[in-house]
Amino acid sequence: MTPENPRERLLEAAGEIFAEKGFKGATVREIIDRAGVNIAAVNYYFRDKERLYIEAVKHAACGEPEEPHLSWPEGTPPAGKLRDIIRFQLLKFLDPSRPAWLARLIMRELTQPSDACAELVREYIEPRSKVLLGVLRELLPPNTPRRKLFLTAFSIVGQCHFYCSHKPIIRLLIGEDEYQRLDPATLAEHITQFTLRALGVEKN
Amino acid sequence: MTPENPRERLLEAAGEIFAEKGFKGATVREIIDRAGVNIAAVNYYFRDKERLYIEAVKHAACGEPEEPHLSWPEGTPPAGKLRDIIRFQLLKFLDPSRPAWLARLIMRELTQPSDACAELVREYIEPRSKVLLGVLRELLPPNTPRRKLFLTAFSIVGQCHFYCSHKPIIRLLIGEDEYQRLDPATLAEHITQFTLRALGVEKN
DNA sequence: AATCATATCAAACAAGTGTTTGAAAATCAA
DNA sequence: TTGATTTTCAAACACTTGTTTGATATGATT
Repeated sequence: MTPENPRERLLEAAGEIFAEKGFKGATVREIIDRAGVNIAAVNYYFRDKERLYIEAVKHAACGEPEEPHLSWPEGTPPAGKLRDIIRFQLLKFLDPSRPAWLARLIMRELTQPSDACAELVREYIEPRSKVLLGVLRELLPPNTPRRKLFLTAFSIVGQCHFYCSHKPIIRLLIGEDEYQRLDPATLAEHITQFTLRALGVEKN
Repeated sequence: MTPENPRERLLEAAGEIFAEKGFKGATVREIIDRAGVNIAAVNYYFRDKERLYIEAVKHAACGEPEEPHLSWPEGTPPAGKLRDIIRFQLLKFLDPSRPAWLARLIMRELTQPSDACAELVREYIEPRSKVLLGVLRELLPPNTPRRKLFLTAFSIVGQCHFYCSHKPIIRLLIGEDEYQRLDPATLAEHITQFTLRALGVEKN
């Protein structure tokens, strides 16, 4: 299960702990403890704590499952593409079968960027952003101004990310029981319908 | 401008620095330096760093301007109330005339809650949540299930909070120039129209 | 003026931090 | 095997952290 390679063991452990406690809150001793390696390995495989953090973020982003919808079949209705995008985003945040710290680490970097952010945006955010904007161009009337496209995209992504970034508050507000009943599929359907109606696109 | 009271000076300085760097990232020496007080004042007026943090968060929440729409005139159309709520939320996050660290500190507490969170939810979030849910009850058909009300509220608040929590990413994505042109009024109008159409409420 | 509680201060403390060291062990190539 | 290179390790280092101390100043009360 856990990799033998001490470098990768460090990346995994660092990802978990950085996600949980942030850069300052995490200590290298706790990380090397979980990874089961000597403390000097941090400076051997990475230069210092900061480099370890950056590499851990990139490792987490790479470890993300590939989008299954970078290429839809020709003729796929754009509303269906939008549904796929929304569903996939929510799955990343809420799928209980995948480690929660992956999404958490990336979300942390999005809300309080460090030096790792520039790379993350270029390699991770930009491409996904382009896909969404392309679908919106199909859904909205031609010649829709660039600004309008972005505002719409933010409305969609804002709805999705809310369930990750504000997870603890949601728990407190609706109660633990109700929270457990929030499955990704239901949420995706709600957000999709909400958005399609907002865009004036009839159900498909 | 700045209060004479060392206790309040500490609260202000702590709020700014905690908002910027988080609990672990902020050091008491930097805080007392900005406040211009002796380091022992932290333990004199508050017990320790953690208490200072909690009090700073509460102080920031109290310093928030009172909602001007806790009571609308009788007969106000619910769509107008919704517009007021959305506009006010965005103003809190984006109004350049008010210190940015207030919203930032609260947002930080919402996305990575500490011990200060429970109180914040009770005194700050819950009441505003109830107002929004009440308006949604007016807008949506009677007997709309509780869960549907919450999901709708999350869709609205998610859109608004996105501009605060993901501010740095938005800057990177659309460019600094375009970001400067995102004024709160325009955003509020976009989100309001988006939401009203999603709810199937005709313009008013 | 004398007394007392309150407030401020510089200095030090103990614990924890990231980082480095230099030697030992393991691995590989000749 | 021999020698060279890579990897691992315990120990220590230099520094920052939050916190406490004990003395001094301030201000009100008797």
